[in-house]
This record gives sequence, structure tokens and C-alpha cells, in this order.
Amino acid sequence: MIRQELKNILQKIFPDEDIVIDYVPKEKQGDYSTNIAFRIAAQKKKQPYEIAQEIASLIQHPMIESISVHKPAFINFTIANGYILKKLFSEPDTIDLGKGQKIMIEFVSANPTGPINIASARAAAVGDSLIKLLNRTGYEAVSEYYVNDGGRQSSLLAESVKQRIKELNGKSADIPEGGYHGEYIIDLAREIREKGIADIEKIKEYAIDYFIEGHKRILQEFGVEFNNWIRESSIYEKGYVDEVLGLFQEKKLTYVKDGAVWLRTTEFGDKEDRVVITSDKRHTYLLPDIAYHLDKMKRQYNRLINIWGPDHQAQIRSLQSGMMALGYPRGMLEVLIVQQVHLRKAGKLIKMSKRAGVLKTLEELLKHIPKDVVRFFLVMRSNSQHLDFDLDLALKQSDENPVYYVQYAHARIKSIIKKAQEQGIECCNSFAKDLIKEKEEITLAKAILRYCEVVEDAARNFEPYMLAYYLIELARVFHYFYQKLRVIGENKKLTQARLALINRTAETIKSGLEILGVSCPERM
RNA sequence: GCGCCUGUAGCUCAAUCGGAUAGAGCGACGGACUUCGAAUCCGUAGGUUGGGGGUUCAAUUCCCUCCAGGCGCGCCA
Repeated sequence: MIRQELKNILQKIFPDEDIVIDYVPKEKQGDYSTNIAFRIAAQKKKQPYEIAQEIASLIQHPMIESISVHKPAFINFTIANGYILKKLFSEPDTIDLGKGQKIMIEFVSANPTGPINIASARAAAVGDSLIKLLNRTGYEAVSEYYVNDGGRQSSLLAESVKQRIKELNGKSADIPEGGYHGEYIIDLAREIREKGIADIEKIKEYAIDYFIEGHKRILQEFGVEFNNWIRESSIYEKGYVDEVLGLFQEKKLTYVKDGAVWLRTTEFGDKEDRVVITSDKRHTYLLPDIAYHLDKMKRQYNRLINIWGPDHQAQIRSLQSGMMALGYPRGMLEVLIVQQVHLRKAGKLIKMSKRAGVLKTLEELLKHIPKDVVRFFLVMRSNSQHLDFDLDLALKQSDENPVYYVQYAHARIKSIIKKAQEQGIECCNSFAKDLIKEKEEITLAKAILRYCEVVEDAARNFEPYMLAYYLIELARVFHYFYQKLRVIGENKKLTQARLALINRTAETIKSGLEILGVSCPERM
């Protein structure tokens, strides 16, 4: 990576400084810049601008075409064209942020009590892209889906289904308080009734399997496949819940108050202690949750990441405290909050209410909107941003839709390459590199080379949207290039050179879209 | 009341770890196809970065405070 190489050069001169390399905002003033002069100036009590000039005069390197100093005291580097082209057609850089660390991301983990909604779909899109990003940056990343098949919710589900079966049999239904009213429950009840299942435990089992299979199917359609599916019941079966409780008691981290068992989570930074066993001897969700994370740790991960919705914000501290109570260091578990999604139609937000049973499901969404559009839209915003999903825009098959904008650039390139082939000109990487020197060509080449830097940034920040933005930008640079210069022309050597350049562009777009789970058609 | 998130152009959002004259898309207006895909490109207009303080050579970014919106705050999950 050019950014890293520049950093190394400066690091040699200033071994004790934290070197920062930024992109230059104005194209004409260079490619990369550093603010090192500001830091040095403060120490040496000299004018930053002077220092910048001194430093600039010290640096000389074949990859650097020129160095300039800009107001207040930025040192800007312009990379030599020859170096750019050499890098562009040599082996791509490998990024090793992870250094082989095993990292697990748990996401979606929607309860098996209903269909997958759009908020979970966002988590699925972000999580899946993150897995791919981390796997390309030196991590061994594994995805996991946790199924809450124990506890009260699944009992309520079973009871709700049972009541609906009663209703189908002509009696009146009495959905329990906190039960499930959605119409999808009626469909399920019909299915179970036809199978002649009546025992409440069997109903529960059937219902949970039904939802898990449904989730698997729709996620697969969405391009998201998990490495592991883990059930809460398996955590109990392994005895981890009791093990965790025993460990806490051994460490004297629990106490009894008002007939309930409390965990001293405040010792690890929680706001208040938490109940782990209620006064009527049931586990709260926290205990099996901690046990589940013990299970994760027993599987030898170096780091755990959970992707949660904003409604679970308050639980983060408790769970992290629980992990620390088990003896794991702070920071072993990181929880990413991915904010909610609002559907927008005709400029207005659509209100969603889960309780009323009116929920926008991923399945419904995919019936109307192509998968590629949904995937791209759901990773277009930073995790902490609320996301407006514009249904009208998503349905537009035109220039306004950024997915097609990016895909179109790729298809356009493929079409040009095909046309060249028909004229007997093959695309290969051995050509006279000095033929590439037009401004638009160099800008495109530089944009392509930024790809691995963007992948690194996106992986480091756990933010796939950075990649989505980059791809739009790369497509823009290409479209501009296309408008200005002809690829296929009289000069065969020049044609070959430009073919190679746009071929690299296409490869980069394809690689990026793959990470985002978006297809990359050759024709549209 | 407390915690977390958000507030940037008419709308949806960027702005890398605190950096340069705050940028894109959409919408509006005006242009560009006898030539590789017009699902494209170019130009114009549009801003007191919610308000006010502070820290700094430098604040959209960090701190304090106020205002507005969202999500939480259970011996539910």
C-alpha cells in the first residue's frame, strides 16, 4: 500500500513520532499528506511552516514525484506515475491487520418466533460484509447465529400457536399476554394442525424448527450463510449455565436479596448489580447469555464481536461485566450497535410496529426489490446512523440508484473488452506502461490503488459503508475517464494499455462488490 | 430523571486519529450521443455544520451547557 510505504519512509526519519498519512483534499496539490510538521513544531518551538520545508527537503524517494508544502504546514506528496503503474500491475498488497487472529461475529440471532425483519436484515448485510472484510485483512473470521430456543418466549410462541389451532378447530382463541398475534402464526398453526401435532412440547419444537429453517432459507437467498448455528438449549445441555453460576458463587460474586440471586456486575463497571436467578427460581436471560459467551470462549476465539440493535444497548455493560466476572479481560467482547432502519415511500416514513403484527419482513422486501439493491442499501450508511430505506429509489432501475451506477461501470468495461476482442485485441498486462499518462488515466489508476487502503480502513473500523462509498467513487472516476478518452482506437499499443487499465478497474469493482454481497453482472 | 445514538445544502448522507476553501447523490435549472453501452458525462444554484461557551497552531470532529428527534432504562428476551 502506498499509504503504508509513505508512512514507513517518514517513520525512519521520525522513529518516535506517530506518523499520520492523509489524502490531500485537492487533487492538484498532491496525493497524500502528513501533518508531522505541526507536531515537531510544538516540540522545537519553531514555525510549523519552516519545519515543514526543512522536512520536505530531507525526503527523497523513487516513488515520490514531488513534495510540496502548503499553508499552514502540510507536507504533500505526489506519487510518480511510473510507480503507480508498476504497483497497479504487480501482485496486490496483502493486508494483515488480524495477524491470524480468530475472531467471531455473532449477528442477526433473531428469535425463532417470527420472520426476519428489516433491522435484522441490516445486521445480516453488515455482519456478512464484515466477515468478508476481516477474512481479507488477515483474520480468521467466523459467523455465528444464536437461536433463543429456551426460555419464556418460545413457550409463549407454542401457546400462541396452540390457541390458533383451537381457533382453526372452530373454538375461540385466547392468545396469552405477551404472545404472538401475527398472521404468520395462523399459517404455522394450519401446518401443524394438518400434521396432527397437539402436544405443547411437540408444537414448540415444530414451531422453532419451522422458523429456523425459514430464517436459513431467506438468509441464503439474501446471500448470507452462517458458519455456525448455536442453540440456547445446547448451552444448557452442556451444563454451561450451571458451570457459570458455580464459578460466580465460588468467586463470591453472587448474593441473595429479596429471594433472588444477584451478580455483582457493578464490580466490573455496570451501573447496578443484575439478577441472574429470579425469586421463583428461573434464570434471567443474562445467565444463559453469559454461559453462551463462555461457550464461545471455550472455542478458542481471540476476540468476540456481537452485532446488536439499539434496543439492546443497555445489556452491553451487563454482559461485558459477566465476561469479566468469568475472568476474561475487558475488550474481549465488543458489541457493535447497528442503528434502526426506516422504510420510506413517496417521501414519507412508514411506521412499523412489531406488536401489532405488522412487520416489514426481509422476505417481503426481497419479493419486490432485487437482492443486490437491498444488500447495497443496507450497507450504505455507517453503523451508528439511522438508515432511511427509500423504497421508491430502490425500485428505480436507473442512474439514480447507486447499485446500478457501480454495476454499470463494470458492465461497460466488460463490453469494451469484448468489443476489442472481436477486433482481435486481447487484454493483457504486458504493454508499454509509459503510454498511460493522461490525467484521467492516472486519476483512475490512483483510485484503483486506493482500494486496499479502503478495505483496511473499513475492516479496522468495522464499517462496510466505507467500501460502498469507495465503489461509487471508483465508478464515477471510471465513467469520467470513459467520457474523456477512447479505449479502442487506431493505436494498438495504446488500446492495449487502456484495456489493461480498465480491466483492473473491473476487477476492483468485482472484488469490492463481492465483499458487499452484491453481484457483478457482465451485461445489464 | 438517567444511559446510548442522531442533528451538516430543499431531501438522503460523507468528511479517515482534530487538519487545508465542509463534499457527494437526489431534487431544481442549463448543456453534451453520425464514434467503445446516455443506466453516462459536464456546468449553475444551494451552508451561521441545531444554539451558546471552552480547549487548540487548527473543531463538523474533543469538553461543558442548552434545544430537538430516536432507542433503552424489569426478578422480560
